[in-house]
Amino acid sequence: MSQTVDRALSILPLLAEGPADLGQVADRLGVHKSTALRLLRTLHEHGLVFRQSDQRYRLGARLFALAQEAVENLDVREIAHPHLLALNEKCGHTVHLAVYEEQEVLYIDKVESRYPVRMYSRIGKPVAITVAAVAKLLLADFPEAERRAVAEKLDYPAYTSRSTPNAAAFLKELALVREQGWATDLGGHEESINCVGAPIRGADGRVVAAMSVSAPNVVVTAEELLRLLPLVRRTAEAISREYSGAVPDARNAL
Amino acid sequence: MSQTVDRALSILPLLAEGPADLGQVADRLGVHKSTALRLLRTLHEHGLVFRQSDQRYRLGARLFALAQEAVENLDVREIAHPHLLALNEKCGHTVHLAVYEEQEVLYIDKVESRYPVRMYSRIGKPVAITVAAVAKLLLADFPEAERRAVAEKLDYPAYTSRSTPNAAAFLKELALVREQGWATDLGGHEESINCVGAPIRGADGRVVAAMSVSAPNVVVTAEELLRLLPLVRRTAEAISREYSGAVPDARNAL
DNA sequence: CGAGCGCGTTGCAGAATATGCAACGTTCAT
DNA sequence: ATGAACGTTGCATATTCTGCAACGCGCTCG
Repeated sequence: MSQTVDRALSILPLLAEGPADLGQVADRLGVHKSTALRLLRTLHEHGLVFRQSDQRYRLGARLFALAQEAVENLDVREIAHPHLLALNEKCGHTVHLAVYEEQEVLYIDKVESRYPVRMYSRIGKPVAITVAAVAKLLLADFPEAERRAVAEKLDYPAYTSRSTPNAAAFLKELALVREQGWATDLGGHEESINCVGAPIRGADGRVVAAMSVSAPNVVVTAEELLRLLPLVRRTAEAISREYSGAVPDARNAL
Repeated sequence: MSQTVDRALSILPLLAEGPADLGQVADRLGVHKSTALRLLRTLHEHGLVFRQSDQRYRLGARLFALAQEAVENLDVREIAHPHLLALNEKCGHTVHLAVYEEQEVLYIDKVESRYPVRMYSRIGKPVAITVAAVAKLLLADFPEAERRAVAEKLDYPAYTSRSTPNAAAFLKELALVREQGWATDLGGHEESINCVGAPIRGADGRVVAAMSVSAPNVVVTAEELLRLLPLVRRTAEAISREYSGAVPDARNAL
């Protein structure tokens, strides 16, 4: 829509391929050298482009700073909330959103079940980290060494007979979760409550949050709850997409 | 230099602070809404800006993709080389550049000593990982858990009486290196050779490479070599700056 | 239920802005 | 020393962007 800006922005992917000098930029843009120079200057003033010692242009630090700042100021909860509401509309059960922070997994959002029987949980409250589906999802994304380190430091309270008993079992479960891309908690925290969860990923593919649907046995059986898995995963993926900033569509030169 | 582009680019840091709607963007830019709309559209076409479900604008995925691609296509060696040459000019000793890759530390560049007595090393050759200054610098930047995991898997050959003897000593040394921001190897690999090294960091502060100056005892004593430390560190910092894409200068609106 | 408000969007005419040209200055290699 | 390659500048032209005003849409409030 705006030719000048369009041209200027076209320089960025071009430089992402590697450093280039003025002539190369001008050629690939199909404009006069002087035009390319002025565009590069403007990009330079904004720090998006940088001139290395051999005079060639490169993408600059501000680009990274921007990306970083944007990520920091991103609020998963804000983005996820409407999706969680929609999911709750469809299935009626309690929906949770959780993140990992300072050795803990915390609920940061919750949509209450529309059934009379509700489960106990509170936003801001640490999750039972060894059994909760959301905790497994968040920890499963850690690099192997950290996973081991964390698993060994944890306590393994026997909430129920199905709670994760020890570090070895936990690590095995994490490996499974990591591979399949979703997690469950079948009566591991409270005998009568089951959960299915899926991860929410950032633009770099790393897990930034996890969501789950929970319901007591008296409302739906574990099998029925598992049937919601595709829906849960699709919701998580929708949130991931929006959180990451959508898909980059086909680029057309010039 | 180019008003239109200037305005368009000014939108980016603005959105980095958090999502904003058309009116807010127009206000903060000091332009008419229709102008802001067209600029945002152009940014949108390039994927730098994204429209979330509540209609507000946010920084888009392409920004992250660009930053990532730029990093991948960055060649530390290419950027570092002139600096290494300059350092060699000043001190005359052998200068090394190394990176960590696949469980190994590899020399990727070297400027030979101008003294007749040279040390043996070859570009592409794995470094003695438990003793070399560059190896310590690279590993010291790892998160604690990974550091432990790596340290425990290593062998600790006794090249000399001053070689790192075991994992515990190595981890202690890494902690020191991490804190002080530089490293040495005083006769740990070959009895008569000393090194001082400093880390090269990317825009995010993480260590991407390490450089060192090495010299045999017969040319300079360890004390004399250590006197070069400030010079080595300054060189490493200069490379870091250029590798990161320079400093973002003060922003002036409009 | 209807009016009013806020917000995003479009077409248009005027004017500011970007463009290409040609010429100059430097640096580097021959 | 000479030439080529590259980045850089001033300027006149016209292309491109801008602001305005009006429209459409969805919401809220009366």
